Amino acid sequence: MIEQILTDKVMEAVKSLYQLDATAAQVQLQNTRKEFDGDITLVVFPFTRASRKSPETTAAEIGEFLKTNTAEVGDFNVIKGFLNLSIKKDYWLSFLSGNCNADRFGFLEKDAEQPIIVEYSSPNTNKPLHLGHIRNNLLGFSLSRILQAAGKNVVKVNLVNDRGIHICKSMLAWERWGNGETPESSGLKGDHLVGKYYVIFDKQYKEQIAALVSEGYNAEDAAKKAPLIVEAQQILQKWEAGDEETISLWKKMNGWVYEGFAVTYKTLGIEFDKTYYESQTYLLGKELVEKGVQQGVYSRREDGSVWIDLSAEGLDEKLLLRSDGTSVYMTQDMGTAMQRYEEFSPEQLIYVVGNEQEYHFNVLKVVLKHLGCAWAGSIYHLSYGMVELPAGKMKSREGTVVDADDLMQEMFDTSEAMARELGKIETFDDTEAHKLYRTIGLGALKYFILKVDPKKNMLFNPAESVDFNGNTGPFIQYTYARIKSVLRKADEAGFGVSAVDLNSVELLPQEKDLIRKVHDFPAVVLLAAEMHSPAVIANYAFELASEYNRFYHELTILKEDNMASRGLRLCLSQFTAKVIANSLWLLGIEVPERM
RNA sequence: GGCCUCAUAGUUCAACGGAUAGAACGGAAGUUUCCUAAACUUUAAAUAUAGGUUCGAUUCCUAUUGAGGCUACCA
Repeated sequence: MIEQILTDKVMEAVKSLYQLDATAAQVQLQNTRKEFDGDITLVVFPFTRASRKSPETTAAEIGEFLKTNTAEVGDFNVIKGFLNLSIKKDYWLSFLSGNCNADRFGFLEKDAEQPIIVEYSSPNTNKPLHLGHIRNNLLGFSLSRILQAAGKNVVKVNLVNDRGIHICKSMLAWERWGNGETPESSGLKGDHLVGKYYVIFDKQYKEQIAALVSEGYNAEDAAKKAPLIVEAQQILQKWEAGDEETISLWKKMNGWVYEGFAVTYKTLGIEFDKTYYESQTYLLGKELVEKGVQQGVYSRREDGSVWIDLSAEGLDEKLLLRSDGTSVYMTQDMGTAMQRYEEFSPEQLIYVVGNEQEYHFNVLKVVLKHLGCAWAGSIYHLSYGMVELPAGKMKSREGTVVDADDLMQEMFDTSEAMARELGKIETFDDTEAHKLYRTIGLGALKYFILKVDPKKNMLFNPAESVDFNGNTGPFIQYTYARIKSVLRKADEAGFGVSAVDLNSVELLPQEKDLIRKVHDFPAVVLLAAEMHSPAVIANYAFELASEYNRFYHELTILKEDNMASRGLRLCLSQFTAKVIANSLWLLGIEVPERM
């Protein structure tokens, strides 16, 4: 890539001109702004100290050096401290003809055996997935693909929270009010059925609390004393004691939930390499805590509970083991992290978890560090913000959550209505049309969520997301489909996508811009991987599609009578289509061959 | 109270410390009915406030204001 060549040359230039050993980071290259001449701009301010000359002079000297010593640099101009370099047409054209048939353009071959573990999804088994989980799942899955494309060996893991008081609540409510209802008998998806009883529990529980409060209890005591919660806790104790009946009900209901989740995951198009269950990991970590106590880095109180004082790190005191010797969330996470370290010795351990747990992960890292685990530094919490709706905030207790299955169905319906209205599906048979709705609806949903910087809270507007215009998934998919259509027509007309004849072809400024855009793709993938952000890819994909749309049309391509020029345009179209498809693949979005 | 994150056009989003802060949707004005398209062109419109750091700040630091989150022997 040209950036690498220039970086090396610039370092050579400042060495030769000013005896400065510059680092690659000091060489700041950026795309030249449209209003100036040139393709790539070097910011020369970092070198003025060594040159002891004005920015303009320094830039001119470096520019002269590059022009004489770099084959690719055709010319240069200087504006203030910015050195604008023009890259020769030949470079762009040979890049284009050399890569336009490479299917995996922009993707690096696997360069490391040491894996990166990405944990995401991690659902509770007491209720169906909702919009917040969708952001989690999309981020985790997309990030995994981006890291893969950047040459990493990625292991996608899911840690299912299948035990605890929450599932006991559903179990209790089902036993009491369920009348043996099953997914088959009710026609409900398993996870929805179990979620229904979780809601019933919550409602009844609230009523009990209210009753107790009216009898004079304060709210806190009432919440602890309500018979339902006491019973649920008894069920949890029975579960921990291995009571057969309890375990059997637990297995049955979790089984329903897994069937339901499998459907949701499949529809959403995400998958895992490995699934862990907390029922099998929740005891891990205790021996780590004991070890810490012996080493004197954690302290045991009189009541037997174990704590760590992190006030030196700006955090609080944190409980690691309860007085009755049972573990807490932190204990488990210490254990599972250690387990993964031992199993994979990963380069990085990424947790895709909402930002409300930032504190938890900060503590986790510090606690492990105190224990002497140097690898604690490889833990990365990909923290993401909440998803809000135009209607307002989602609160699971107030029933304003958006269910994942319902939302996806709504997206499919909307995309169908949209496609019908635009008359897009007249030539499609039912199966094709059905598939198209799903591709578009899902593309809209995924793109809308992934285009936003993960760390920011975001607002999800379903209607806006399926728009065929604007910064949306369907717009990009549509651009892809149109390019494919042009290529088909060209093929029918016998034009073909031939190699570009470098000597005779003229390159319009817009065409060069488009080539540059495509040329940037590999760098964009690396940046996205480094920043752990699919949003980088999403925004790039939109820019590329816009760039193509702004200038290229079927008419300009097919009605061009200059053979070389038409060949160039077809070649560039094909290349653009591939890069769009690759970008969308990184986001987990499918491309339709026609729409 | 303490800690963390965020704050950019009317709205939803961009901008490794770099040039005149980009788009999209929606406004306004105009040209069109030719491509798989109500499209195209033009236009108005924003860095919460006050300081600081430096060649240069939306970006880094400090304070203030506002929004959200965390601050459980829940997970």
